[in-house]
Amino acid sequence: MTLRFYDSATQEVRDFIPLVPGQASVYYCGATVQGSPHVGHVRSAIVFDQLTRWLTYRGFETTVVRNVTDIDDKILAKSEASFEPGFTPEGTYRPREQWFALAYRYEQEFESAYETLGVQRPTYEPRATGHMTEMHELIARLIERGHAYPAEDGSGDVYFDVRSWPEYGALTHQSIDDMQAATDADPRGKRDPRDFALWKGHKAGEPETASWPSPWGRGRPGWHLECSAMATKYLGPRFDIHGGGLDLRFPHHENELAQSTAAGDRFANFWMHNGMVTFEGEKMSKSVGNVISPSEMLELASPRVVRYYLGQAHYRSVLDYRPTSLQEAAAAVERIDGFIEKAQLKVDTFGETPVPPAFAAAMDDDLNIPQALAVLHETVRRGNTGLAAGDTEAVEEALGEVLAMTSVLGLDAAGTVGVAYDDAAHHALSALVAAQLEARAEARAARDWAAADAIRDRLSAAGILVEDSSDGATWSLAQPQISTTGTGA
RNA sequence: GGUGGGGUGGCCGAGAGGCGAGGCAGCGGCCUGCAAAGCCGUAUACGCGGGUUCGAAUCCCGUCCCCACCUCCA
Repeated sequence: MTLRFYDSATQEVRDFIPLVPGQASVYYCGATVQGSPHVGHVRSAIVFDQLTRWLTYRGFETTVVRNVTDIDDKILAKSEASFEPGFTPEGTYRPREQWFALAYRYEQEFESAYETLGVQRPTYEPRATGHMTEMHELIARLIERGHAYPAEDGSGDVYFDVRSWPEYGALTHQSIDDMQAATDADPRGKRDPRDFALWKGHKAGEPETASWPSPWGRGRPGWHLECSAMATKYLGPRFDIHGGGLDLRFPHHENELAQSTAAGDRFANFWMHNGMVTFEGEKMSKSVGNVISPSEMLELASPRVVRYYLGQAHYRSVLDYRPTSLQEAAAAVERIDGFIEKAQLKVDTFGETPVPPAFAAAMDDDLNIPQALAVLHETVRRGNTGLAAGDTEAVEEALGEVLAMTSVLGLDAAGTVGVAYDDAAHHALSALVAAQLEARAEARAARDWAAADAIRDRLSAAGILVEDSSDGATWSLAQPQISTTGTGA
C-alpha cells in the first residue's frame, strides 16, 4: 500500500513518492511567537506530529523542521507598547519587556503546550533571528535574477517583484489581477502593491537589537523569507512536504513558493494544509474574542483527552469546538483507557504488535484519522468481548493492537495511562484502598449489602471509582468533571 | 469581485454509485445483590428541486445556505 496525501498545490490526492527512497523531509510552519498559543496552533502541531509518526511508522527516516519566527512587526509593536507610560499589563502581556524577551517567553509557552500534548520534538527547530546570512544570500540571488529590488524610496526595504514571476499565484490558483487590493496597502517604494518585503529597513525608534547589517543597509527580515531560507538550509533546495495551517496558504506559503522557486530552488513537493479550529462555527480569532488556549482546555480535561479531541477530525476538516466537545472526547478516551487498564491486569504484552491492516490503510489514505479511530474502537470492543469471555488470547492480541494504535496516534505520549502508578503517594493510596476493598469483599460475601455499599460510597466520595468484575473489584481515580460552562462567551 | 472548502441521524464525524464507519447521547436487553464498566440489539441520516441509472448521500443540471483565504493569522 502506498501512502497518499492531498497536495494543496495540485489539489489532488497523490501517491507519496519521496525524493530519496526511504527518507522523508518535512517542513512545517511553527509559531510566530508574538503571543500565547491558542488551540489552532496546537491542532496544527498535532496534525503534523501525526503525519511524522505515521511516516516513521511506515519506515521512513524522517527529518522534520519546524520554524520559530521570533522577529516580526507584532513582536516589536507589543514590546514597544509595553514600555509606554500608561501600559497596563493585561492577559499575558508584561510591562517593559524587550522584544527578544517577549518572543522567547512565548516560544517557551508554545514548547510547553507541545510537550504536554505529546507533540514530538522536530528534528530541528531553527529560529529566524539565527539565519540572517542565509536570508541575505536568498535575497541576493533574487536580485541577481531580477526578481527582487531595493526600494526606490530610500527606506532600505527590499521587495520581491511579483510581476517578474509569472508563476506567482500558482499555489493558491489566483492571478495577481484578480486579487482584491488590500485596504491598508501602503505602496511605499513598491512597484506593485502585491510586492512583499524581503527585507525591512531599520526605522528610527525601532530598537537597535532588532536590526542586522545587510548589503542593503541595517534592517530585519520580512515575514516569509525565513521559512524559505531555513527549509532550504536544512532540507535542501527540494524536499518532500511543506505543511502549515490553511490560513498560511496565502500569502505566506504563496510567497515562500514564489521567492524560493524564483531563486532557482524546486522547494516543496507536497503542500499539506490543516483546517482551522472554529468556536461554535466561527474561526477563532482574537478580535472576535472566541479563542480558547491550550491551557484553558487543559484545565477542563487531561492532556490525553485534549490530544484526542484536537487530533480526532480529519486534518483537512474544520474542527468545531463546542462546550460539550471535550466531554465527548473524554468518554471515548475513557473507553479506550478502560480497556487498556483492564487488559493489562490480565495479560502482558511483549514486543511490538503491528497496527491492524485496516488502521494502516486508513492512515495511508491521506491520514484518514476518523476511519483509523473507528478501527481503534472496534479493536477495543473486540478486546472487551475477550475480557468478558476470559479469552486471554483475544485480549492479548487486542491490547497489543490498541497500544500500537494509540502510540502511532501520539495518545500514549500525552498523559500515559496510570501515570501516577509508580509514585509513593500512589503506593500508599493503593494499600489503603486495597484494605477497603477487602472489607467490602467480606461484606459482600456475607451479603451485607449496606456495609458493602457504604464502603463503595465512601471511596466514591473521595474520587475513587470501584468496579466489580468476575474476579474481584478494581478501582481507579475518577476523571475530573468537565465543565461545560466557563469558556468563550 | 477572485480562489478554495462545506451542508450526513439528537450531537460530533468518516464515506463518495449497490451490504447504514466510528464515537457521544437515547432506548431495549444481557450481566450484576445494586451500581459502574462491558457486551448485544436498536435510526424512514445524507440542504432543496429536477435528471441520469436496475440502483445516488455518492454522478449531472439548477438552486439555497454556511465557512475560510485574498490584510497579521496554525
